[in-house]
Amino acid sequence: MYRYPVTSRILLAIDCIIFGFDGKDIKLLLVKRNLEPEMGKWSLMGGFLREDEDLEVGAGRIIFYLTGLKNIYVEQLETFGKVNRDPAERTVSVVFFALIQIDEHDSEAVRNHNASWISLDQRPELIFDHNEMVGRAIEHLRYKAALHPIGFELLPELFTIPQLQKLYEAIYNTPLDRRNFSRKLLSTGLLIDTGSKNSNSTTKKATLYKLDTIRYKEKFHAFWNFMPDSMKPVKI
Amino acid sequence: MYRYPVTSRILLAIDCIIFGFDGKDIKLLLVKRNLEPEMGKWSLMGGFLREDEDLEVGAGRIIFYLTGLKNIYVEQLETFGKVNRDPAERTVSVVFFALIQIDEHDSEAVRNHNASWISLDQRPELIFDHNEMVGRAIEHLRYKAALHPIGFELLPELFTIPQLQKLYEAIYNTPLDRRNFSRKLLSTGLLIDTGSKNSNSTTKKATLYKLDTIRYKEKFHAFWNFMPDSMKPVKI
DNA sequence: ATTAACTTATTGTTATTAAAAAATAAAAAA
DNA sequence: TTTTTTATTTTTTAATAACAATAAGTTAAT
Repeated sequence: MYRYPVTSRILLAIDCIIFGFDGKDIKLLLVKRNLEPEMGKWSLMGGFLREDEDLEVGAGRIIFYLTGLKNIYVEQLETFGKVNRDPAERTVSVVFFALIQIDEHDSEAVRNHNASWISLDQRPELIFDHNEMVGRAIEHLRYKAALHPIGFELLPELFTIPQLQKLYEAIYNTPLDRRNFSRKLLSTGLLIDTGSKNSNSTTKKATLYKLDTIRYKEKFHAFWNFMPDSMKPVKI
Repeated sequence: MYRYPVTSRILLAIDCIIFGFDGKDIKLLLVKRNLEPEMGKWSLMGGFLREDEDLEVGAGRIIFYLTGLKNIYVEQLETFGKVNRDPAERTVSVVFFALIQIDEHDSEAVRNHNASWISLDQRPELIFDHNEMVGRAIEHLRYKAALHPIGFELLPELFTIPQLQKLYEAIYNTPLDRRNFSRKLLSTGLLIDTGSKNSNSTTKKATLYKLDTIRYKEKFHAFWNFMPDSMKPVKI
């Protein structure tokens, strides 16, 4: 077998940005790093790519290891490769972006890894270039959520329209008109009324909906234009 | 200095997808590969990341080497890392996406590298997963051009509105209404009328415009909604 | 038991913006 | 003068955003 006559082979890391939503705030799953350098400091969950695994498989492995979850929404975000981004040695990191339903993850696994859900606006300083990675991920979340019905990935299987509205208000950090919001949402045909109502409420109980998964798959890649133009993020 | 106790360090490649526009078709700059394996077959222009260079610097080096151009529009597209994507050895490739003004590149450098401009619909089979990379790049070009005023990067400094329309028609492979097109375009305030006219024309000469680079930079990251919804790409 | 406070839900109205397409005219060359 | 391309204005239609109005479900306070 031919092998390239190049001397420099590089360490390849995978870092995962895991977003969740607790009904009020967008949260980030962060860990206290358990290896040198920078041991004990906050960082994204990461690991090294194994010789026998594809990139997405590596990302899935890391996310499963931390949350106990499989088959969640994951996409590749960007690869970070500045020469000195890792002081230990040259490491190029492929960053993945995941959305999970915060109530469904395995909280024991999370605790075992010294991980915590932290609100976006309260996130601590992270190691290396992880702050920059998170910044890009927030931009990407806003960008994508304006065009594709990505928000459902962050909600439980049964959800109400006011819940979904609060999620979008958290993503864009801005209030939305509830009347236009629900009209626009219902007109997509993506929601199925389950008949039941949200029980834990001290006022009128909201209708619980679930996703029409077939139409969701059909419509996902179509441009959606869900957010009004004025709400669209200014930076990508 | 600490070094990670991980055994597998991996060869990191950079591949560049270079788009151009000849006034009629979107073209791709492809090379005949001059190293094993797959020597003599068509491929994207690529190379290996050097130990002392950032990813974007590596991409810039490769593009300059091939075209003689600097300071062109480049962005990172995606990283491809399937275990067996390169039969010689495990290689992860960071793919970059570049737009150049086809008439400004150094054609001698291009010829020296056995490179050719090839229309999208006439492109040959490429090595490895380069076909998949090009597919993603075309999707990305459509996606991005619908939202950001990216098209100018493919045109010469002075251009006419009909030229720009032909470019968008080539990107989306669909006819556009010239009346709505020019109205929408002029309303962006991105164009400066240079007063002069396109000389090489056998009918009415079109007005030559140039970019208002200050406004271009301001507006670039804003959502643009340039293409009508019906024209927007169906896949990302 | 009634009311107040709050939330959910739906409908309708108005103003604005965008898309589709008709109409017109001017420039240039054959 | 015919043909082709460029350029602009206008009309019609449709979609979207902003916001008014109304009603109904639920709990807690009176």
